[in-house]
Amino acid sequence: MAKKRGQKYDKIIDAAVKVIAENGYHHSQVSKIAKEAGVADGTIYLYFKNKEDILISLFEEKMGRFVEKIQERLQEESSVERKLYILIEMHFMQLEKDHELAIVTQLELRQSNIEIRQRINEVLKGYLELIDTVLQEGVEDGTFEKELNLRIARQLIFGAIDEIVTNWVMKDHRYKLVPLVETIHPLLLRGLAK
Amino acid sequence: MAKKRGQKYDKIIDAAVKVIAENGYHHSQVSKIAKEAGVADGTIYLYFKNKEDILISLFEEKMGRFVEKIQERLQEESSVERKLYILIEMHFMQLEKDHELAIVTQLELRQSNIEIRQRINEVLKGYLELIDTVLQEGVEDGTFEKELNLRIARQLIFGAIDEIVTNWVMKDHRYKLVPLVETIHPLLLRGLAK
Amino acid sequence: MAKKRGQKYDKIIDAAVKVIAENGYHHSQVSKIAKEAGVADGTIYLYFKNKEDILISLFEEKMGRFVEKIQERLQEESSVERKLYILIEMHFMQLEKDHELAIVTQLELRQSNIEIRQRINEVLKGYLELIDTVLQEGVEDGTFEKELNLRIARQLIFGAIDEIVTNWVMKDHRYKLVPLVETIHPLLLRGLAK
Amino acid sequence: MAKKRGQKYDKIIDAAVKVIAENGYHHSQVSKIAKEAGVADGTIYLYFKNKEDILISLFEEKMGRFVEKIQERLQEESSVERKLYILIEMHFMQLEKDHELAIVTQLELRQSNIEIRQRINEVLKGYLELIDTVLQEGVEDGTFEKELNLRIARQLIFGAIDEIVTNWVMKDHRYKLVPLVETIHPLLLRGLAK
DNA sequence: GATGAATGAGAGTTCATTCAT
DNA sequence: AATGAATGAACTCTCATTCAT
Repeated sequence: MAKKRGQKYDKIIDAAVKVIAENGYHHSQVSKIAKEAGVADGTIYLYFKNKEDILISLFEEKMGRFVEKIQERLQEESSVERKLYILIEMHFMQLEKDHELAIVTQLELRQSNIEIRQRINEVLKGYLELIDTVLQEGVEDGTFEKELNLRIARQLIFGAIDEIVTNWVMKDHRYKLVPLVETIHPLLLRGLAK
Repeated sequence: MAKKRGQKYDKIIDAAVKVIAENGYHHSQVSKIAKEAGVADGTIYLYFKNKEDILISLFEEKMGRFVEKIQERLQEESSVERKLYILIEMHFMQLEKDHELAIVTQLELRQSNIEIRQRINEVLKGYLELIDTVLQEGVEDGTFEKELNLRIARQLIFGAIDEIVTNWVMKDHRYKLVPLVETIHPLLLRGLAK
Repeated sequence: MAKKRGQKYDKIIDAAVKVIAENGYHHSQVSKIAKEAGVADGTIYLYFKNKEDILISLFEEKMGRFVEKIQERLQEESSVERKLYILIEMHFMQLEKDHELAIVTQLELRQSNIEIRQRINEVLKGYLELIDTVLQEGVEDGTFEKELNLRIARQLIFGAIDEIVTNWVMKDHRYKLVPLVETIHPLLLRGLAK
Repeated sequence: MAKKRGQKYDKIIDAAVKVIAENGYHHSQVSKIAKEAGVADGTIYLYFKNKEDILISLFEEKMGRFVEKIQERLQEESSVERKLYILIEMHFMQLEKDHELAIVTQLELRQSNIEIRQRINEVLKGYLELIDTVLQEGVEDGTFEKELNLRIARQLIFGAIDEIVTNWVMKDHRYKLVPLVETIHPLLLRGLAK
């Protein structure tokens, strides 16, 4: 049971994203996901322990790669200002290129119960640590204040980015997300004041 | 039916906050709320159209007053910098003085389905407009950039504050929230960069 | 929940006996029992904790009265030999007058899982103690051997009576059960040997 | 298909006994039996028509030999009294030397549905006929009453022995079973009365 | 107004059996 | 002969809402 990876494993994950994006979290029955994946209901349980496990795996798979990619890309940059820029840009890019995934992560998965959300937070930790690394580097090289409160700054950045993406999703992706990096990056960097 | 106000109306709202804070959104059945409020299950439906209506009304009642209070207080201040400070401080204060309400608004109510959350967003609009007013004033008096993107700036501020509160709730209110205004306010105002 | 007694409580118990007797233990869904009782599926759960609870309550109700009745009747007799006769006769009578109940207790309920059967054994203890009382009395007044092994004698009597009833049920009640008391009573009393 | 005998055939039967004894009837899935037998799930169906067939075959194999052995042994005895003694003693011995089999035949297999139990009864007929033979012989040689009701006497004997074994199994084989023959044999022979 | 007993739709999961390899 | 991945039917229980009293 639960052989992670495999053709069907991926099929089921992708079906789950599609079904949840289209029907909403609470109307996404296992049988609907199975049908979309082109497998029998029971087959789901050869690859996942239960329904929760699908959702958590979905997040781990998709967001795990998400964090990895950003991390790799950040290493190519040297200045902290650019790193922050790239971090935001890639965050926006990844979600803009997969509207269904954006709906699932920004809206639907947040309706799940607390256990699932705690597991999701575990995955997010990797992302938050990425932010921390950038901040720390900025403090060390003098780009940021020596007394910068890392935890609060991290929450500020994540909260702002996340809110912007959520608004974009709730407005049905009616505008381009990536260009907003030009607006939010200087705001985070220099603040609101002139 | 649904006569807003009345002794029982308030009792039910308060019972809902308590029950949801203690049991979590998904374990807060109507019957549990009725029991906590000291009324019969059926009585709930004399004051609320359905369960959704309780949650939305709860948010409207509690956050409506929340916004009003901030608004009143803001008028006493003249500088835009101070207004932003007060806005954050009062936001933190209101939630810190009612832990149960904080749990409900930051964690539990977000598990509700999209329809409810859209209604909740309606209520939040009042708050967001408050932010907008401050921002606009800042642009006009030259405190903020002339080209400041209002919408993005508003999302930045709200996202940051909200994320900080949510983290505080998820850490079981183990530290003081209000003092964080001293950290977040300058960050929002001046940005991360030196 | 689980208010023992009440018009519907009895209706559901009786419906369960009928449905199980007619369809067999494994084809007696809660919905079938509810339909037979003329109530909604959910109503079952106002009176019983779960399906198991129906079966256990069924046994307790029916067999509880069964034991009580025999006990009362035994007090009217003075000789131990008569008491044994009456015990068997009433056992046979009670089951012969309710064929459906006989099917349920002799065949269907024995297919239930071990937890239920252990609860059933608890109820049976009352009956076995009744046998013990008669045996003890017989030992004391000299009707039975002074060295009579009570436990084994009790198992002998119960096993024999139970097997005879089960055979009668499996033969579709095609013959009269009560008259068999004339055959089994002397066998138990005097043994097989001349 | 279903070629009775063969190395794997026996392996599967033995695995079934072990798995059922350890996990209980309702937790003994075909896949568990296959695993214990060291074969693939599908292989089971090369030797048995379906799951029912395993259980019935199990009973036939084990109890078939059981009856044969008793029959052979009985021919060595001449007196009817001794034959009855040997019958009970061997019944107890066979089950006492294989605790797992005893659990399966006395407790677990009785949870199967009526069709299986009727097939089991078919197998038991051979045993009951053995009892009948002894009884008949006893009637003919004057050891037992001329008017002895064979059917009832047979049920009495079988019911008593079976109940004693079942009690022994349910008490986790905490006492010796075979010595009880000394107690039950005279009771059956001479009855309870002095 | 207030009650609370009754309703009934809805979904996750197991497992005996099959069949392509 | 042997495998084991895949199948899909089947059922208990919860809980928002109603309505007779």
